[in-house]
Amino acid sequence: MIMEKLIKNIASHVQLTDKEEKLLLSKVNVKKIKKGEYLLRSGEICRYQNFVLSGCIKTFYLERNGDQHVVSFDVENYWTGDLFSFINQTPAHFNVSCIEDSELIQISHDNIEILYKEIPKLERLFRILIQNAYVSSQMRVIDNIRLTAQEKYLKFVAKYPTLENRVPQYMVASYIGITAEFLSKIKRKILTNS
Amino acid sequence: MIMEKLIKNIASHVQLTDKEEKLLLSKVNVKKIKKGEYLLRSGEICRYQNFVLSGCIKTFYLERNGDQHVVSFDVENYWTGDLFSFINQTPAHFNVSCIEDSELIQISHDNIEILYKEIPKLERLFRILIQNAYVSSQMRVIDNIRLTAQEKYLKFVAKYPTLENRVPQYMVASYIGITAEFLSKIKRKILTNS
DNA sequence: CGTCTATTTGAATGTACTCAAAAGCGGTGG
DNA sequence: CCACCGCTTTTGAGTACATTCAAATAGACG
Repeated sequence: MIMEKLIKNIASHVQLTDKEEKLLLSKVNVKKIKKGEYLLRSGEICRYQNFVLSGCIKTFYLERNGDQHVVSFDVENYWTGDLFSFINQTPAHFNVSCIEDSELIQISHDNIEILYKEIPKLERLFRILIQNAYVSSQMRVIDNIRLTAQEKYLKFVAKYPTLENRVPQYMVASYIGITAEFLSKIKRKILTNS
Repeated sequence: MIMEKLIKNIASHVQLTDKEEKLLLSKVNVKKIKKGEYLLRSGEICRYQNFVLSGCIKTFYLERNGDQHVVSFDVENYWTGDLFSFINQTPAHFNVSCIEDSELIQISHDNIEILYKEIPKLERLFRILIQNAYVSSQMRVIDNIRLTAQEKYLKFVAKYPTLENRVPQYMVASYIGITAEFLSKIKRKILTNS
């Protein structure tokens, strides 16, 4: 059944009773979204937290001049959305758009508050999820500072081996914080030197 | 009383009953630490989560060649420690040391698990704290990519106006990810051009 | 097949780094 | 109170890594 992945993902962090599981499932809904469509634009309020069943979602910061900086790529089994906007129901800083046809499970802000009350364990679940995200983000800060562009690229490929072939290169470049042209040169250099 | 700051900090996020407050206070202890001393070295397991009452603590990543990359400066009212190591009781990636004589409130890993059980609201508290930390970390990733060194410096000063005069410049440089020499040049440029 | 977008390439440029040396600054002891 | 020591900050010259811009090439999709 379609909720299987969500249940399994949750079960790896906290144990829910059957009753709790049912309650949870009664408070979520499935959404399909096509490549190119937006889940959220900066300035809007993020109404849903999304669990990715399939496809790929990118979260990015948009500069006034149109430049994009990719914050994250979220694929199967990842959560996505502008967390700060979602929690505080304030205007989002980030944009969230769909780079492959995708299928999501959504939890609305209202429902998540209800769920937190009814199932305190979910508070723990989200603490753990955010904790993990926080720790990688901290590491990303440090890596951005200490690694060269080539090292960042190699680390990206090592960490997300499948993404490399799913995501256009200029987006990968944006994620690691270099220009698309320079990434192209890096790849050539890696190929010729090895 | 010495715990006042902690209680106040917590109260701004969740409401504790008197009984819960007492329980919490019975599970923490105060620690004084002198400038230059370490709270944690990478490879060790982080036993405590620390709330800073006074002083200043830095968390940093140490390279094999001895280079340091400052992850955070934590002053009064901040929490500090290697979160991932603390949560999972695994070897730490970061070092935590004291850059001013400081006073901390510590919660041990064992005690925090007890506290989570007894006072589920604390789960919420830490979720919120980590959430906030995560959101700033995400923004820091983006800012590191999109801003020039000078912009990063100005943003640092705007965000932490008091730190500028408490922390040696080479550590500020490390935090924003540039060399101490270059930060010196930036400051001169700012002074002469304005 | 043609159009639109993504990638590659090269030349010129710029931002930030490295290295080495000098200057500044705070503390300590004679 | 001065002199010296260690550490931090400043300065400059040379260099390197990555960007910008423009043009050519390759790929994807209707």
